Amino acid sequence: MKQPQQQQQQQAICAAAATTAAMATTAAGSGCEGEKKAPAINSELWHACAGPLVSLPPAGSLVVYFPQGHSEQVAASMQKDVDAHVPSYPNLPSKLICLLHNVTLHADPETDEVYAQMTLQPVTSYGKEALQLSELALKQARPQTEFFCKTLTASDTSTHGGFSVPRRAAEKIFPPLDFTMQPPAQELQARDLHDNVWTFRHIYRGQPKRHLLTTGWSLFVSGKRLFAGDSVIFVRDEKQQLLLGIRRANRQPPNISSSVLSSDSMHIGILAAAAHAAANNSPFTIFYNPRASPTEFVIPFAKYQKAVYSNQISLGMRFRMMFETEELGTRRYMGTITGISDLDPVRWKNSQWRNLQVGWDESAAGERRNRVSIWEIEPVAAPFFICPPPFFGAKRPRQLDDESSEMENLLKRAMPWLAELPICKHSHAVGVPEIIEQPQHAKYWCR
Amino acid sequence: MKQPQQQQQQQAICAAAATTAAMATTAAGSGCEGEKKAPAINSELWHACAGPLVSLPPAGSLVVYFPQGHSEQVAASMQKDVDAHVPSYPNLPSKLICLLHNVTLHADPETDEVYAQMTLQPVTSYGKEALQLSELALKQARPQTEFFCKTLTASDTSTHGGFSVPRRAAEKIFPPLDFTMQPPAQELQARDLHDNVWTFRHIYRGQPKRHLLTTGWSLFVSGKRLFAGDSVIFVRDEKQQLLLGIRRANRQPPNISSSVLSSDSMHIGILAAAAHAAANNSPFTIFYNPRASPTEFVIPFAKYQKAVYSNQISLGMRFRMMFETEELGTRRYMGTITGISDLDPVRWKNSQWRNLQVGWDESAAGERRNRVSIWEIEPVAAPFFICPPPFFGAKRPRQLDDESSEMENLLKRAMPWLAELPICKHSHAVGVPEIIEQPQHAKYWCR
DNA sequence: ATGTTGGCTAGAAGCCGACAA
DNA sequence: TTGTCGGCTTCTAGCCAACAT
Repeated sequence: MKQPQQQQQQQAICAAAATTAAMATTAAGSGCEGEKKAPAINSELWHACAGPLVSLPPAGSLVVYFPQGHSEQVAASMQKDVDAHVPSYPNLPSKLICLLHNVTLHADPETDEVYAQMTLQPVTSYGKEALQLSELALKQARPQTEFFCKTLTASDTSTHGGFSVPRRAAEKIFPPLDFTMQPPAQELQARDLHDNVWTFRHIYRGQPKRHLLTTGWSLFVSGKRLFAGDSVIFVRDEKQQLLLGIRRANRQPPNISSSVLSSDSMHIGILAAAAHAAANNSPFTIFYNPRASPTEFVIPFAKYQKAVYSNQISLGMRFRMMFETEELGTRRYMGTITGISDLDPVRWKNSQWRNLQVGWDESAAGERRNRVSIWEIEPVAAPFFICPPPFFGAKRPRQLDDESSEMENLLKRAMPWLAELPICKHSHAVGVPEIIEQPQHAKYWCR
Repeated sequence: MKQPQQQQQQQAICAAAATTAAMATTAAGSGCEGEKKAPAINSELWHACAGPLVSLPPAGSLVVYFPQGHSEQVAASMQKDVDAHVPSYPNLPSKLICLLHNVTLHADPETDEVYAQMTLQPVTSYGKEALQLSELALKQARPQTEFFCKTLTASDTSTHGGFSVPRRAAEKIFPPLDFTMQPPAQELQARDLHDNVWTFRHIYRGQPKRHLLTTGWSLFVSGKRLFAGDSVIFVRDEKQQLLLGIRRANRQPPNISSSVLSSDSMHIGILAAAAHAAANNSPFTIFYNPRASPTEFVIPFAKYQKAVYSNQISLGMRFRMMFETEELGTRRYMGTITGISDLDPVRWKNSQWRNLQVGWDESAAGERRNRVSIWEIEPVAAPFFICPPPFFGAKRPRQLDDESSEMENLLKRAMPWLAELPICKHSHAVGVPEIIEQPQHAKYWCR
């Protein structure tokens, strides 16, 4: 009920200090230092908001950094392609092997947009631990969090009423109601990425009965400026505490223009910073914005290495690739390699960044990228037992996506040796419980 | 009444196109091109919002660009000083003589923050026209606009009521009311920087009588997210149309962090872009944000030249300098040069950027910068007739600031030869009407 | 001259089950 | 199972002059 007030006040206090500091000579922002340092963002919530495909390499591990991908993130943020004015940096290789010194999670205070800050240092040799850490990142499945995600309807966001909670979601995530009450109701408290607490009345009523969030809900909607089509994510953490995140629909251009830096300067800044770091083996800092960036551009070294040395790439080769569904699920699409060529033959010759041209089996081709990198795909020319037919999932199309990661864990517990075969780790087979009892069926799955 | 709706819809339409485009391969933002191009921002309103001290050199003119100042703008925006990681660019001089190809005015669609985009091209020789244009910029006083600026009170921004219009402001700017009505009232329409029209009920009522904006006002306050301490600016243009701008109080760090680019990369981007342009005499693009930037860093060449060649700088020298007051007025403060030294002796040796250390006569010294550049100050060792005593304005302290530019024009019409002495152009004398009839009084003004 | 407050009222916000889909 | 709607209630937004500075 009182959240916005509290936020207002904090801002006002900070403002007074900043006004004085801004007029002072060179001290840049010393006034608000205390307020500024982020309150250690909850990792589970951050990842829930970032999406199921986003995984950050652990600090201390060895990674591969692709300036091209970084540049694409800027281009996507600015809604502007790389301009001819941007010089090429011939001394900057298309990939840098780096030690990842530091990873910190962030969320934009205005929009709740999640992003990560990484400190990278180019290296020419590396310790065994760093390499092992990067392998660890591959094998170690993120401990699955209990959460639900719902895309807001017109009714959810209108001022006419509250939020209709999907039945399964309420039962899975919220504390159980006391059904002896008439009607059953309780007060829920949930923390957002900035550690603000939002309070809701959770009630089970109506005919037929349903779970609703009423009092407090509209303050959240207006406070976060949510609209129909945006999504909310409720997470229950290990301490049974509720966390609350948002994901905005892919509407408006994120930062239509920056008012600080031209997009040319941004591109140059990225390239020059990387080139300078590469030349001196000195650390540099980047931001990775998983929702703005089309593709991850800091890859665990082990993932890169295994993809490059294990995957035999050839024209016409079939592969699978993971995509995110609505409601934070994952699913795979089948595709075929139709070409191998440089994405930008002028600036980035012989780069492995998205050098595979691909076509997709399912028709809505315009929706998927027509260029990918080798570490993004899973070849289907894998051991026979792991190779289902392309439309295997048709029998139960609705549930397949949501349960895939759950099933993946199940599978791994049943067949731990699978984890040793990263090529196959993401196979469709994980959606198929029968494989565990009847692996001999596998022979029917390949053609 | 309906403004927010209309904006919502436009956003939604744009969103649908952007979603498709974003998924497409390389086309960055082709979907929204139509919507994106700004609707030619009104120059009078832009300047009113930018403040009385901001003047943009005209396109085609010769300017001096200072990378240090540009860097300071980024530092101020990011609330972060230049880091040691940022390499120095020994080949980038501390100032670049440039041709200013293009100046476009912008306003942030979210915050209405004003900024300008400039395309600069370093030159080694220049035509006479470009030089003359830069001189023109000095002499040509901006045609004074009729406006008023009011800092919002708690009552103005509360939901309890409307906006209390200062009597003089209403009489000067708004169309006259029909006082035969009981009560006198009318509907006002005003356009903001994005050409959105806001409608207000203007009524003259109460005991004692006063001007108020009622219906429509709270929509404006919430739509622009204004708080007590922020200011509104009403401008009446030549066509008697009302324009409406805002100025936020100097509270929160503007962009506390960018989520796209580290501040290091931004600094590097600026320097590398300038260095690349300087090396190739190729054009580059910068953003100038007058509210975020402590100091202008693109200076008309003529202004720079005259300051450097006319002003005899010495330790202990007395000078005046313009500052902005609240409510968009100007006033001068007296100061003394206390030192001459490089601001950053490592990165920018022998730079003229803010190489003068200064002290200020009036006590609240912390509020004013302790380093300035030579083109920002007016030496008081000027021709005698233009040198009033420091506290001359005491006789009419309240009106002095508001009317200074008006009086300046008056003065110039009376004594056009004054315009040929840019050193003295900003003298306090302009606030003194008596000079026109009785210039012989000048002898009393110097000590 | 103008900022703030109490009183009043119209209209929006918001809780409820009905009724689809 | 859950999205939207009409009905009803509550409370805030917002107009007014009184009063204070």
